[in-house]
Amino acid sequence: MPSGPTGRPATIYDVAARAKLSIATVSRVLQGTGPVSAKARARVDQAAQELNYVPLRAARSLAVQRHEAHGLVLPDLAGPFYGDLLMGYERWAGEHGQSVVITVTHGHPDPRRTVMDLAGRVDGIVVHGNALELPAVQGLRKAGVPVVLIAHPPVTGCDSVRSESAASAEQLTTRLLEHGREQLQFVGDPASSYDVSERYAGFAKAHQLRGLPVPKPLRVPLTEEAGRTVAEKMLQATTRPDGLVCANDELALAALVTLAAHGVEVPGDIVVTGWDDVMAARYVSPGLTTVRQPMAELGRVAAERLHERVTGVRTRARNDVLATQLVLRDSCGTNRGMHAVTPK
Amino acid sequence: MPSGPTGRPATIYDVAARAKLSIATVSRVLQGTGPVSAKARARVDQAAQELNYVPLRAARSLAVQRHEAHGLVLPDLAGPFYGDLLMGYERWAGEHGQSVVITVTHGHPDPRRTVMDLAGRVDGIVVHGNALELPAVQGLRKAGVPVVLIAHPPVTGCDSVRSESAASAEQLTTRLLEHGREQLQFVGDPASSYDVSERYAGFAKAHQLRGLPVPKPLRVPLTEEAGRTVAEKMLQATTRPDGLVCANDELALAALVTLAAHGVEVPGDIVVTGWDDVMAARYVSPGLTTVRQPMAELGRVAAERLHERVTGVRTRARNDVLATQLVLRDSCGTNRGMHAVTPK
DNA sequence: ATCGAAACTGTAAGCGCTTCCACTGCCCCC
DNA sequence: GGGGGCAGTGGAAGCGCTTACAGTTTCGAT
Repeated sequence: MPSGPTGRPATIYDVAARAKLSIATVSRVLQGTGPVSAKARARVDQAAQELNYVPLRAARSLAVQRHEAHGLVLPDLAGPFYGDLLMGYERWAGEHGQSVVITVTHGHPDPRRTVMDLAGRVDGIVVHGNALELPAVQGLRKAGVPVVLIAHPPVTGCDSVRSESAASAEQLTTRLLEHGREQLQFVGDPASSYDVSERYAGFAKAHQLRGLPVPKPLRVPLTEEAGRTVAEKMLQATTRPDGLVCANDELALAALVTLAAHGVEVPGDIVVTGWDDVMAARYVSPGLTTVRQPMAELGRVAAERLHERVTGVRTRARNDVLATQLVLRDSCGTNRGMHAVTPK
Repeated sequence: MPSGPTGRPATIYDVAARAKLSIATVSRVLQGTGPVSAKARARVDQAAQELNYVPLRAARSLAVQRHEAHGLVLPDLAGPFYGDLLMGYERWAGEHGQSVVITVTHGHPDPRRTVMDLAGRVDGIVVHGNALELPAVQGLRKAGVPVVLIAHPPVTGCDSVRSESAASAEQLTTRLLEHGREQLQFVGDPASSYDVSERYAGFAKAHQLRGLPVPKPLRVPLTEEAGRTVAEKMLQATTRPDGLVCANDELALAALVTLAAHGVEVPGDIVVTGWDDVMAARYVSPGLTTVRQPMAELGRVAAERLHERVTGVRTRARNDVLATQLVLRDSCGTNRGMHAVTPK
């Protein structure tokens, strides 16, 4: 079944022999390079077809000194975002003839071994900020690997792509304050990622600009469980904030339903906002006000930047910041009439 | 920055020269094969370190005649779904030293070019049933590529891994019928995928076993939009089913909220069930009864099967079927006490 | 001392592909 | 009718790594 005269997969030599041509000509036909007669082309195509010939990419990579592949290092794949990111990435890469090799760090932020192995089989690497420690990234740079960072503050020698966070967070916070909220609580640990720190920064700035004291963040992980716990603690406390600005939707959703289940009115007694616009945000009631990031676009741009680096069409570092979109729903209590954005 | 005396990345020759040893010894140190003196090991490690040496995988692949990489072909990456699958896959693969190269077909089910290119850079390929047409799969087999199918009926020469569907669907349907529903409607096109056809088969069987006529399926795509449309049509119809067995959660959620928004009681007037247990299923009210598939496990098993094939430790085809889990919530109206139940 | 085995190291032959260079005809133009 | 150009083709040299195989040391045992 494997084909090839010897039982092993057919090589370019087998094709050449069968077509009664040299391997040089076979290569030219298959790659569409150089001048080849129609006759030769036909013979090669047929021979390749008959032998089920599949060129060995490793051999080509070795010869052309390029892998035509991108590496992508992600922290995780849970939730819809990374899927969307990956999708945007893969689409662009595929359209430009680049394979994508993916590695997930699963909370192990310095998998030297794995990442170096990756580096050996791709032309460049895109790293999500939450996936790798800085030293690991610098290690890649030192090895001469082009690197693009996603959701990470700029690093010299690397490109970066992220979505705008601080301004959106500020805008959202300001809106809540202007609608009479006076005791907002930021939920989520700013130290857990660059994105979250930016969101908190925007939250803080909104307070500062209005001369208000900046509330300390509630440093919890960005999980549903934490959201539930936070809400339960609040239910028992004597004093309670009148608004929760959560670092992501998981946190917000869990807090929202936990509060509601115990008779707290949302948005009446307390408003809740999230970040990411996951599907559940529009199915919960009240609908969750949140901020949507262009994940697929983030992936697409990252792929493009890396390719520019790999091909050398650009050498100056570039830092892209993509716009986010505030999605107003009922949980923030400021959504009178028209939604600023089409939900879904 | 690239390292290497020439400015290009360092090769094994550079390391050997620097360590004053032969490339053979360097290779042995780096791969941990063969006997090497402690002195040599130290010299090599240091030289490699100083040169930021990263072995070129293509050269190794060529020499060892193996890529140590798996290909994964998915139809899409939207939703939480494929992300979990990919995560389970990548985790197993990573732990076993295999890289994962991913390709998404985006509704183009016979991307010969792309898939053959993939075949040239991996040791075997896992294909999700919705991603590729049968001929494309057979093409891979003819080229001698080990293939594992996910969510696809068995094909000779390929292994397959899927989750159980028919029995769960039958169980779910039976439950609804036993609780007095008499006019169930299956929503979703059984022709759209093997999984869905199985779900409909279970739905049908439940009716047959009770001597009831089998309702025809409502052949719509598995999207939120379709769910909304279906619900809107029902609102206008003079006669209406008293239960919707939807092929996935998107469909079910959209239908559920659309009906509810127009005053139809769920589960009072009509019950609704989905499939997949997406996050929104537990945030919508009433909670959506659905069936959970072990996506990560599906990925893990697929990776393992492929590896067995690649390494040749198993040659007989194997077809795995993984258990699903019925998740009862309020939308089906039969939920006394909210328990998750494991079918058979 | 001597020998043999064991431990270590080096030489060189590939792995399958691309591509530079040289070569052969052939057509066209002066 | 002879030269210049060019389309088409083949020969052969790598690309960077692994791995027989052969060679060199180093020992411990005789």
